[in-house]
Amino acid sequence: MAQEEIRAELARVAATLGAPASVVVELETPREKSHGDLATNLAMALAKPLRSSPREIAARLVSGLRFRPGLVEATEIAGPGFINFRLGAAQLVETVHAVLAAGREYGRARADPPLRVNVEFVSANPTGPLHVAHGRGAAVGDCVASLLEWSGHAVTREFYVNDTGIQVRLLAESLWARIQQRVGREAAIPEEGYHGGYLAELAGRLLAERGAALADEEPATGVKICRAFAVSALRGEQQEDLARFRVNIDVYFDESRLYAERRVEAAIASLEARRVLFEQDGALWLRTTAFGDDKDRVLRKSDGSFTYFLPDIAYHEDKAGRGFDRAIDVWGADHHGYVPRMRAAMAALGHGPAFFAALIVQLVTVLRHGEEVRMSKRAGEFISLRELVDEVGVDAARYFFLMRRSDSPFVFDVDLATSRTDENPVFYVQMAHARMSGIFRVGGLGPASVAADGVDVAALSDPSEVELIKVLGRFPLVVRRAAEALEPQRVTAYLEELARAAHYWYHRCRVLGEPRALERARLALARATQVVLANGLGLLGISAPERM
RNA sequence: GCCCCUGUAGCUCAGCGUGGAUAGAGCAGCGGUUUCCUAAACCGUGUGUCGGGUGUUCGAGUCACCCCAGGGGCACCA
Repeated sequence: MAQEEIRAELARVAATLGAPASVVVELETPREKSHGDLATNLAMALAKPLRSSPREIAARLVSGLRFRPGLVEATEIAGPGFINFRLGAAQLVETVHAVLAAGREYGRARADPPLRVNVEFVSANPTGPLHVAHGRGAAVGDCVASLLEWSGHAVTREFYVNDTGIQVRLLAESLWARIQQRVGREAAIPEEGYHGGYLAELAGRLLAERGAALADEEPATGVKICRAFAVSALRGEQQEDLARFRVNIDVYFDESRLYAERRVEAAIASLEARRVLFEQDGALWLRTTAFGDDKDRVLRKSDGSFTYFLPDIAYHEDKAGRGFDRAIDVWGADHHGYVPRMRAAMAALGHGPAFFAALIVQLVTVLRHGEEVRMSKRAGEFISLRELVDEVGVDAARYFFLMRRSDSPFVFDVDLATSRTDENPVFYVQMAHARMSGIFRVGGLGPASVAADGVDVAALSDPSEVELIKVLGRFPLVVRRAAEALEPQRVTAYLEELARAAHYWYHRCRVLGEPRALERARLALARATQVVLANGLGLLGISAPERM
C-alpha cells in the first residue's frame, strides 16, 4: 500500500540523516483536505535529536525522498514542519485493485514477529445467566481477539470458570433450598444466596432427573449433587448464550485445575525464588509496592486459606507457562482497582510490561422507550444477554457494545437499535452494504465476476468516487491502529465514515446503464466498497446482508 | 481519607497513549434542492471558557501538579 511505501521511504531517508531508531515514522490523514492525502510530523519529531529546526530537517528529508513513478504527485513542507503528500491519480486505481485482489483478506496484516496472545473475557461465575454487561465484555473481548488476528497474531479466546469458592457454594445451597421447597418443605435460601427464578426451574429439572428421593439425601450430599448439577447446567447455558452471540471460546479454564495441577504452590515457589514475599502477622504477603502498587497484598491469610489474589496470579503464570507472549484480560468495572496489583504481580514474576494488559468494561444501562430499565442481580431481576439479543438481534447488540470506548459507561437504547433509519448506525452501515449488493442483483451480475483489470482510471473522476476510494484505502491502517490500541470503536467509527461515503456516491453516481467503460469502473468500485464493508463488519462479528 | 474512571457543540460521542497546522463527527435545529440501482438522500448553516487553575514547552484538548463536579473502588471479601 501507498502508506507503507511512503513510511518505509521516510524511514530510510531519516536513517541516512542520522535519526535514532526510537523515532517512529507515523503517517496521518490530515483533517484539512488542502493539506494533502497523507502527512507526517517526522521532521518535528527529529528536531530535538538532530538539533536542528523542523523545517530545515523537513527540507533535507524531502530532498532525499525517491518514490517510484506515480506514487506521489506532490510533496510539500507546511506549517511548523509537516510534510504533506498528495498521492498520484494512479494510486486510486491501485487501491481498487488491491481491494479486489485481496478480497476477504483485505485489511489483514502480517505481524513481525507474530505473537501468541491470550484474550480472556466474560469469565462469569457459573451462578446464573449472562447479563448485558457480560454481553458487552463478550463483544469487546471477541473483537479485540479478532483485531489481533487480523494483525497477524495467534490468538486464543479464553473463559476462566470460577468453579470453586463461596459463590458456587452459595449457588449449591440455594438450589438445595429450592429442591426442598419443591417437595413442599420449609426451606430458606441463604441470605447472600441466589434468589433468581431460574434456580426454581433448575430444581424442577434436577428432581425430574434424579427423582423425589433426592430431597431426602443428607444435606451435605444433596448440596454436593446440587453443586455439580447447577455448575454444569449454568455453564452450558452460558455457552449457548455465547454461541448464539457468535462468540466461540477456545478454552474454558477451570479454577479447580489450578489446585489439581498444584499451580498455586508453583506460583508461591516462583515468587519465593524472586524474594518478593514476606511474612507478617501470620500471613504471607507479596511486596507489590516494589512494583507500583500502593500497598502490599496478602496471598495467604493468617488462617491458612488463600486470598483470591493468589490463584489469579497462579492462573496468569500458567498462561505464560502455556507459551503466551501476551495476556489480555477484559474485566468488569468492579475489578478496576485490581489492575495495579495484578500488573505488579506480573512484574514481580519477571514479565515485561507488555505481557499483561487489562481492559475495563464499564456498566451498561438499558434504555427502553426513553426509560431506564433497572437491573439488580441480587433481587433476581436483571436483563439477560439472551433477552437483549431476542429483542434487538445479535448484529445490533454487538455493534452497539463495540461503538463506544469500553471504559466509558454505555447507555443501550433499545429503540434506536431496532429502528430502521439512518440514525441507527448499524442499520446505516449494513444498508450501505445491501445497496452495493443491490446494484449487482439488479444488474444480474455476480459480484465476484468483477475484476479491476481494464478499469479506466479517468472514468472514476467524480469527487464522490475519489473520496470513496481514499476511504477504502485507509482500512488496513484503521485495523492496525485499532489493534494496537485494543479499541474496537475505531472500526465502527470508520465503517460509519465509509458507509457515509458509499451512500453519498450511490446517490450521486449511477452505475448500471452508464457507458461501458464507466459502468465497468463503477462496478469495480461498488464491489470494492462491498468487500471492505463486509470485511469490517465481519471483523466485528456482524453480518453483511445482501438486502434488507 | 486514599486510588481509578469520566467531564469536549443543544444531545450522543471521536480526538488525549506517541503534544503540532483554523478542535471534529453523527443526531437535533434552521434554510434550500431532489424523488432516480432499496425503504429517503443531498447542499448550506457551529461566537465550543475542550470542567477550572497553575506549570512544562517554540507549541497543550493532549503532558505534570492542584482544585471542582459525577460515577466506581477500597478488606487477611469473592
